[in-house]
Amino acid sequence: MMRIGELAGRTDVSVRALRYYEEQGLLTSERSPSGQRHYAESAVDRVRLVQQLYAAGLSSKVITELLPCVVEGDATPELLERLAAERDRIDGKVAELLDVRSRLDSVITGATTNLLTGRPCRNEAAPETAPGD
Amino acid sequence: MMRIGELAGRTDVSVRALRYYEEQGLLTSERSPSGQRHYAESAVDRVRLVQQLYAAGLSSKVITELLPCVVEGDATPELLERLAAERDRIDGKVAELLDVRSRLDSVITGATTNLLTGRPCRNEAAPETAPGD
DNA sequence: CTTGCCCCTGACGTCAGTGTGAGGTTTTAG
DNA sequence: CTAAAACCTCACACTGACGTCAGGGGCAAG
Repeated sequence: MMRIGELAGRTDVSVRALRYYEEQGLLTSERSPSGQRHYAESAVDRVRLVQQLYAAGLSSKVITELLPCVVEGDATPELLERLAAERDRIDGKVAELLDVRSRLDSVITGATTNLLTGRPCRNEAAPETAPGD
Repeated sequence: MMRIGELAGRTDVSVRALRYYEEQGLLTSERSPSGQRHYAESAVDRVRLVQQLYAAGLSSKVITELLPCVVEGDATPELLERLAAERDRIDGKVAELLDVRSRLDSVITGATTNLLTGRPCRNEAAPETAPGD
């Protein structure tokens, strides 16, 4: 049974954040008689899962609703729809990210080529007859 | 030369957001003598680009720094590093998203199977001898 | 000239996730 | 036993990307 500081250290999540997760119902703890939080090993995974869901853009409210069934591996048809919706949202996000990624990448490739071919940064001496603007 | 309302309509971005973008240096406008903003056609693309970068998790500050070179297709070596760093960050994010996605997906598949095989939601009558907890 | 719609500039509100400090208790190390 | 470190509960502060309201102008139509 670890205390909150250890859990924080292991998960790289601040103590404050852990308490916040509990407040939001995303994480539970047993309390010692004196009121200190104690966590089982499984809490480490739980926190990581929560972080992942956060990173995926789910709000704490949505996570609260979906977490039980993600953990239990069980769901009502209603929850299934929500899960599927989130999955689709994530798919969309991935596509968007890949799009930007390729855009950035082509800029990088282009600019690198410019640098390698000895052309310095154009914005230093560009005349006003820029064709693209 | 369209005004801000039209640009908002075309880009599906609120008028407020457009003014905010300008405030952040992400979008420029010419002003009529009376102070009203006027935009060229190119502003539509610009706004879309900004939206994409926002969606990719870049802050307005970072976008401000990178936008010129993304638009001009040119960059200093320093900026190139930043671009590459952002690209890598995006790659990481994509990986993370795919990870969560697969996790959700397996939950969905599993729960669907449960439903199809007639097993109702376990949380209704689960005894305390749950093996996974 | 007035009605109506779009525009302007502040400036405060919101929401999430967390930082931070006050003021107090508990646990641990020596 | 005592001091330090870790913990507790409020509770206010902050950032970002806007929403929203207040109070005031610009401009075409009737």
